[in-house]
Amino acid sequence: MYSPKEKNVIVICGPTAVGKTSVAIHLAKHFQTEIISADSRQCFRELNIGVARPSEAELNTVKHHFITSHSVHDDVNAGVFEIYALQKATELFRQYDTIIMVGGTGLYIKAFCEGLDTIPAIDPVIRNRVIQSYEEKGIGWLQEQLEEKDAQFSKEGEMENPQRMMRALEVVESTGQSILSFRKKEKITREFSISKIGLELPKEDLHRNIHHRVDQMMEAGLLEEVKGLSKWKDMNALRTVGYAELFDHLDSKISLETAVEQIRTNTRQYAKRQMTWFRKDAAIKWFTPGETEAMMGYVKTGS
RNA sequence: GGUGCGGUAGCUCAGUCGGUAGAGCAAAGGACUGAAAAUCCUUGUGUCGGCGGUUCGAUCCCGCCCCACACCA
Repeated sequence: MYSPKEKNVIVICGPTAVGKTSVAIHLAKHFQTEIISADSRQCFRELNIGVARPSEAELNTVKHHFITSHSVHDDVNAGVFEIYALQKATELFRQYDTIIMVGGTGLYIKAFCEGLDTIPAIDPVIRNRVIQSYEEKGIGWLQEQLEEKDAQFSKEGEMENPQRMMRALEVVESTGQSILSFRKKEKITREFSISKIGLELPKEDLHRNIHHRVDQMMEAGLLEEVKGLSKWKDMNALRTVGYAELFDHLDSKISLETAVEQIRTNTRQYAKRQMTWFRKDAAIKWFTPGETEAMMGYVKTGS
């Protein structure tokens, strides 16, 4: 279709509250192009204040994709994102040579850039049965099941991590094979080139941004928004920093003050996990959010 | 002023029938291929409030003092 050099994706990643949105918009304007978000929460239209979505004004300046594109009732995950984003990229490349991807969800970015190994779709009945059994019987049950059905995983897998174990179990139960046998770990080479830009700030500055943004969210009416979403609080999409803590407050488990303090803490911890993920990606070229000129130079010359 | 209960890791606390102490949370580091703003792993020396006393040895017992809280005046 097109040679690798012709089409380029600029990926902008980094921890929450580092300033990705404005950098992405700056670059998108410069290249007169559009943005694909790689954020596992901003895609939900029911979530607003708490996910720090770009403002209306920003969204009007540059067209964004995977923003308010899904409902919390939809099945959204890394695999869904890979397909969605690849399709969108193909579509956009008919019109643009360069497009921007921006977000903090490392796994989604990885899925887009390198692809996920194909694992057969899981029957929802099996999936729900696994989840329910775990909730009733606990991690010991998962360990027993895996030891019995997936010797490889029980030896090499994370046998203390319920989420990974449930996934491993649902895969053996529906395919008869270990999830590890599907993991070829082959990197798919895309038909476009990819430049990765990482944004980072000194920890104190990032923390200040985070605390400031939490205050702003509360002033903007986060509590009211969360109240309106109470009926969905057990859904995965609502297991989100800023929402989970306020649900606890609305359930009278913790004071409002404590909830806000926990939002701050959990956001800091989230940012730290994001940095752990991105730091190990040697392809990322790191900048400070203010160094947009240098970023542009890097994108154009590759150095 | 009196009585009571406390003062132990950044925070909340447990504990040592006297042989210098440990959990949760936080913090730091890490992992992570369909829940990823999720999930999980590793890391705990701190004048055990201060000063004396008893003792081979005190954070633990005794005395005094300081601080906090509660109640009584």
